[in-house]
Amino acid sequence: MKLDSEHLEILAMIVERGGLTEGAEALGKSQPSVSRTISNLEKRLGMPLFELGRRPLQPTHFGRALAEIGLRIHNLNKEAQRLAYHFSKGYAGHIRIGGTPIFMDGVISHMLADFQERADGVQFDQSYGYLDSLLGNLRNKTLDMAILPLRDDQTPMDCDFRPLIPGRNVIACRSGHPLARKGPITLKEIDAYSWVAPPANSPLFRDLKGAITSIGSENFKFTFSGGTLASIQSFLVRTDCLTVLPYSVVYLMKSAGQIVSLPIKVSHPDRKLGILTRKGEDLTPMLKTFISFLEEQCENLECRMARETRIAQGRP
Amino acid sequence: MKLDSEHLEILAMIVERGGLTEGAEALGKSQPSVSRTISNLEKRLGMPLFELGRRPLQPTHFGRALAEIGLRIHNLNKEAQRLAYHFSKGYAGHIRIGGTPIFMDGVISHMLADFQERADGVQFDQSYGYLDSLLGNLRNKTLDMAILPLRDDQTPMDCDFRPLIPGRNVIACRSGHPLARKGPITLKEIDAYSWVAPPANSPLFRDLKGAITSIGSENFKFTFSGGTLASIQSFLVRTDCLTVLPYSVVYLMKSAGQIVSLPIKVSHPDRKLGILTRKGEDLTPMLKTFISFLEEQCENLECRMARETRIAQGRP
DNA sequence: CCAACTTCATAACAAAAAGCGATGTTAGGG
DNA sequence: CCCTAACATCGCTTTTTGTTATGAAGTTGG
Repeated sequence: MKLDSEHLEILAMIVERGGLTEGAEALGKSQPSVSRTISNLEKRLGMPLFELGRRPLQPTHFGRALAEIGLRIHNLNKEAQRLAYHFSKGYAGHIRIGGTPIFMDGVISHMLADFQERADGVQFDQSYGYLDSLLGNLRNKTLDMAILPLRDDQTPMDCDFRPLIPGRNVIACRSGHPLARKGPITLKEIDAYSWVAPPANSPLFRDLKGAITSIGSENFKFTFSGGTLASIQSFLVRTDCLTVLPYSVVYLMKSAGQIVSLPIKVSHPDRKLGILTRKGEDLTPMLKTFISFLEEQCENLECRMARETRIAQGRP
Repeated sequence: MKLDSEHLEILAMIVERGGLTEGAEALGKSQPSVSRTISNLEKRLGMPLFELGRRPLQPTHFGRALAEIGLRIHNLNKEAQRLAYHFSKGYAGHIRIGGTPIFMDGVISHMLADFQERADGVQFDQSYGYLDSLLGNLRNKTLDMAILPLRDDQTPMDCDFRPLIPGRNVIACRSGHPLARKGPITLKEIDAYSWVAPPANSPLFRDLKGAITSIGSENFKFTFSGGTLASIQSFLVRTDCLTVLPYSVVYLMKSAGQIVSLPIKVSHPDRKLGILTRKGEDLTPMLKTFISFLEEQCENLECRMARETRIAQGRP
């Protein structure tokens, strides 16, 4: 015999409040309404839920036992309400985010951590990939958003692109590196060192090649390639190798004091790091708040980087 | 915004069964019914619960999260159904039982333990008392049943009395007692020992006096009185005192091998041990099954006692 | 790529449930 | 004994739920 969960909740409220009238009040219903509900429930169960002939309605043992279950149901219902509220306000939700490895590891992961503190109901599914795979996953809806470098004219028709940070690259090395303490650096000095490269199919790898040629060097000795940011960093601090990384990544790594950027101008790719989402689909509230959080954080980061640059160039 | 718990249950079933149609089937409802329910729920929440444009209806993360809560509600609802079923069938319930101490300790407590195995959802509140207090507690509904010795004509108007066992008393002593190994016992021999008595306000105490005078003795030396069955028993096994106890109590104590009854006829009170309940009130199913269990057990006990008596008298 | 099939959404209507105010009934308290 | 608070009942309206019939959209297998 199926019981209506709502009836059990009503029973629970009556028992908890110690009376039918108070219970009805707490439920926002009229007294006759809950009276009949209880009456019907008793009829259906074939057993009294309340002692009859007692004015401050007193539950039977059976009624009390059912009311306990009803209370638990009521609490779960309230939990569901909270959940719905959090989801609707963007305090909770699920985000499947994919992006290019270096930038995800070097910049976005920090922001994920910060965002977690603000919206503790969020759950991230992170994955890595380059344009093609990210776009594919966006389209087949296994990804909610992608973070990658993109030229404005590269934006696919069915997607929206929100730029976060310009794609400015720098040459990076360990902080004790012989080149790090010098002022101007000559091409010949740089040619003396070999390079650490990201995976060969990454855009950053093409950037690396462009950057090296842009400063006139043609030395392409790769001592190490194919690693993630963590292994690149570990390798750099233990050798005198150089590498090319987004300035934002190096900037955030600087605080650890192991990696620095060299004061050499290199060619910048005409791409911007940004967020790619499916077009014409209303984002979940969670996704909206997260995206605006990222935009805010990146703007802040860019501001700090600009100040740092001015200082380095002697222009306070 | 209040959610309907039943809607959450429906959502849970759809997610669990992997489709709206199967979910509707499992719920015993038509497919359009649950379809509209979900549709309304989504409208109310302002967020989709299922990915649109997917034929085997696939829940969103939000839908899945709500469904989990719905499933827990559904399980609680089923638990409530089980509870109601158990109560209605007498497999579960609460029994407030009061009775005269010696009989409760010596006979009923054994049966409570046995009953517990048969109906594991039962919960006993046991208390002690004599006629007046038991009757009072029955009337003000702090007691569901009382167990006590009563004359048929003593039954109060507003109560029902169900006899369980005739009130037959015997003289009891420790098994190694000098009188225990003899055949016929003379009055003079009995007079040599002093007595252990139950509380002075108990009916058993009056029985004791009656029994002693019935065998002609006028020796009323009370070495010990006022204790419960446990202390009477402890006292008896360590002394040569005698006492008067209901035969049923002694019979059940015999199996431990420390207490025996003496083969002397004593006067029997014209009362029967039985169950007193409020009249004109339909007993809970639990109480009904328990009472019939007690009746069955006592009949069985009486039968065993009768056989024992025949054997003791040499009539197999 | 096109049937054929499944699966879900919608419409229209009937039935049940839940809501309410007015009012009757009863237990508890001076 | 009467009064009051608490609950039950009645009559009515509104809302919800359920059903069948039917249409639309996604899936599948060739």
